[in-house]
Amino acid sequence: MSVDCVIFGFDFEKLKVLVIQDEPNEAPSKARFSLPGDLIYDDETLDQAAARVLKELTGLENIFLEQLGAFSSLDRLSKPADKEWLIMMREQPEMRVITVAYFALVNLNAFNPMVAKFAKAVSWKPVDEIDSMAFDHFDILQKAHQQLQSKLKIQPIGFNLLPEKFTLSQLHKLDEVIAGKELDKRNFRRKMIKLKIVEKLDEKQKGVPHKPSSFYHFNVENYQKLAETGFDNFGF
Amino acid sequence: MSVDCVIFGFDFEKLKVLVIQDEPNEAPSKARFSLPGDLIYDDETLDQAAARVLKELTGLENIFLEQLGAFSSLDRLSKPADKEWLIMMREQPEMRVITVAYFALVNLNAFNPMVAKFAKAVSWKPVDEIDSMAFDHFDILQKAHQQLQSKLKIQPIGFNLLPEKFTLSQLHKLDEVIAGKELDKRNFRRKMIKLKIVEKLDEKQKGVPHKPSSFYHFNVENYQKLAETGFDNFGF
DNA sequence: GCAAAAGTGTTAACTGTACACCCATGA
DNA sequence: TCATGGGTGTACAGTTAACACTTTTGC
Repeated sequence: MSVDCVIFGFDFEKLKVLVIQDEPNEAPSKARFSLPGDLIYDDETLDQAAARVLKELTGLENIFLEQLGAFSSLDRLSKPADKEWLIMMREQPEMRVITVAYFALVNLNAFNPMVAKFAKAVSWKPVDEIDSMAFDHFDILQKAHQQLQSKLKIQPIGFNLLPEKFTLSQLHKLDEVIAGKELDKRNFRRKMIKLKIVEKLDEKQKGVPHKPSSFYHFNVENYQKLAETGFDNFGF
Repeated sequence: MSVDCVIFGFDFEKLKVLVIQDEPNEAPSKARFSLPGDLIYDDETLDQAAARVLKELTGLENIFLEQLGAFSSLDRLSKPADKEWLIMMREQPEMRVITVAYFALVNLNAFNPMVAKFAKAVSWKPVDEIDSMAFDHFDILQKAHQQLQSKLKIQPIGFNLLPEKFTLSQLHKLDEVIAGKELDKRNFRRKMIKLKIVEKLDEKQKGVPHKPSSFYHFNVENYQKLAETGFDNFGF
């Protein structure tokens, strides 16, 4: 039994995910990527195990972290590279493994991933540039991506991916990237402001070669209120 | 590792769930109820294990069956009755168990539950009359109930709980029971008909002491089409 | 002054919601 | 003829969606 974490981040351009390159010395073209994860200890819950993996890797705690579901692939030995890795790393390489996947949303500007106990190269990869991963991790990533998309239609969870202060353009761009389509700028702003989940700060961008944007922050109180009633009027 | 199934049914009055009474000879007031489940075999996926439990218990296949998530309670020995049961039934009573829960929607009029290998009393109980269960099964039931409610806001999955032919009043009642609130009759009918997910049949109720209702059936084709676009205009 | 992104209003179409009465049947 | 649940239309309010120009800044 293991947990794997799909950790999403946003660099104001693309949606990214934290991946581990199993053999850091390989050429990147031949590299084999997997999701960070670990076996579950006997004395911890699944949520605790996922939070532990997240903390060991990023140093972050109290982050948006939600269970995605359990995955049971019966063909862990079907890819030669997977088989090799299992023989190297595990006492019982053929043993059946069921993994419980979590997905996390973090502000990727706030920290540098730590290699820590993983002894592997950790990096942010754009989600749309990944087309295969170790074991069933690609399936898990796709499911996590879908979940993120459909969740965003119901709840404005995007702010978990942004710094405390952000501009409406950044939020707008983020929602477009996740939704995978253009969203009308004026309608988007109107909606966020009407729902009162963002509040304007007395601070503007500096040093930008265009009209500086105001910074905003999330109003957690109003957000909670809306969360209770189910965000009936949210969605694009 | 085990799977547990929350099997919902609808008797045109209340939402019910299939439960197992662990000691059939106990007085019902002292009875201890649990969700049907089983350990997972080495050569099957989680989905297969859940489908097997459902089939063994009900004889039904190709039923709406969806994973709810993995649950890991650390305190399986905290209720005395649970402890007793584990000592009787399991070789390693103290062993950590993680369970993957599924929820299923069935037409409860279409079959009689089989006791089969469970050797326990199986029965339908109204969801709103259950306030405790064995292990963490009450938590699982509540989560399943929530999931059903929030899913119904997005997708008209209700028909899985009805016979092939049904009246719009039955569908209306079902959605009210799941949503837990009244839904305007005219608006409800309009919506279902406009979405074209139901089709009127040339058949009416007989022998009822009031104006007989037309039977309808689901149009699976239109339903699929809507499912692809995400049921943007569904919801109460 | 020019390039680049910020910021702002209006209109038309549609969707949601509230509401009350007649109809067909069995007893 | 009465009790029961089936079945229908309309009007108002709110929401969505489409669309283009002015503003502020650094260079």
